[in-house]
Amino acid sequence: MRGRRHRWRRRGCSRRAVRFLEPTLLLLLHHGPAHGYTLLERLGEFGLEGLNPSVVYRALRDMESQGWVTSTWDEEQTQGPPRRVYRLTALGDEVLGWWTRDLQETRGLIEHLLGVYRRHMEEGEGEYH
Amino acid sequence: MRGRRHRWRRRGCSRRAVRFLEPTLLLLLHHGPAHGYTLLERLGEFGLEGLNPSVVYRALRDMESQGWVTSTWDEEQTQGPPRRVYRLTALGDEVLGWWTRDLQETRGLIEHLLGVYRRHMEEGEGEYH
DNA sequence: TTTATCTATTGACAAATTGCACATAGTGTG
DNA sequence: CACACTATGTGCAATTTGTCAATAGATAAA
Repeated sequence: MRGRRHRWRRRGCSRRAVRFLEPTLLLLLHHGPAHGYTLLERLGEFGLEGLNPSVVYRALRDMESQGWVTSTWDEEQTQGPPRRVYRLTALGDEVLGWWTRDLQETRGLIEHLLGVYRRHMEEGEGEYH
Repeated sequence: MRGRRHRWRRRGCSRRAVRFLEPTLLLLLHHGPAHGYTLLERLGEFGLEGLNPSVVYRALRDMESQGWVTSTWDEEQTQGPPRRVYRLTALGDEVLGWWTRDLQETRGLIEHLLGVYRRHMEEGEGEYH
């Protein structure tokens, strides 16, 4: 039992974050092509701030190896090294569709859980109220 | 890139399931004490059917080591080996409260994601529509 | 009375995921 | 040149998850 759990709130970002990383990246790219760094910054709008950059870049590379996105080196010079531009593929668009259905299901599960909890509280059921 | 992803739908239950295992178990115990095996069976009501028993028992033991639940051997004889009865502790009750707040946040994130997606579709924004 | 079957729980190990620290690299600033 | 900032990538340790098999009692079938 060497320290399982009780650390998952301290180490890095919340576990929830990583779960939503992929669909969020797909959604951002659904809006239009973007650089990895830009995506990284925009994650905050979706409650995924503070993720370690490697996690995000790795996710992008993985998504590319799945054929959900493609990347090319950006031609334009900026203040820094060359950047990759990521672009959603038709497959990636499909995957995003699948993800939205999955998220709707997940939302349903959460509703159900919260609903049961609320009912416990209202009806004074069980032992802890 | 040795097989990262593209397998997470095939291996075992969905990744989502495990994420919700802990709060669901707490919620079930919030209703009243129960045996591990019973909990295992009731998980289906929360969309967590098909989980490997070891995963569930392990979660219970972990939760016990955190002090969220306690367990005792059931005195009554049944058709089988002795069973543990799990019982929510006051701490576990608090944790459940924390979890419900976390789930509400998560629900918010999902709403936001789905909302942005819907808007993309309606406004014909971006490239894939 | 051996064998199988169902209920329950646990242990050990393999496989996958995640976090972190650091490496690389170009550009601008003092 | 030293330093800071933008950008991306690598490697490995730590953690989590999945699977398989072991144990074990009771009961039914052969």
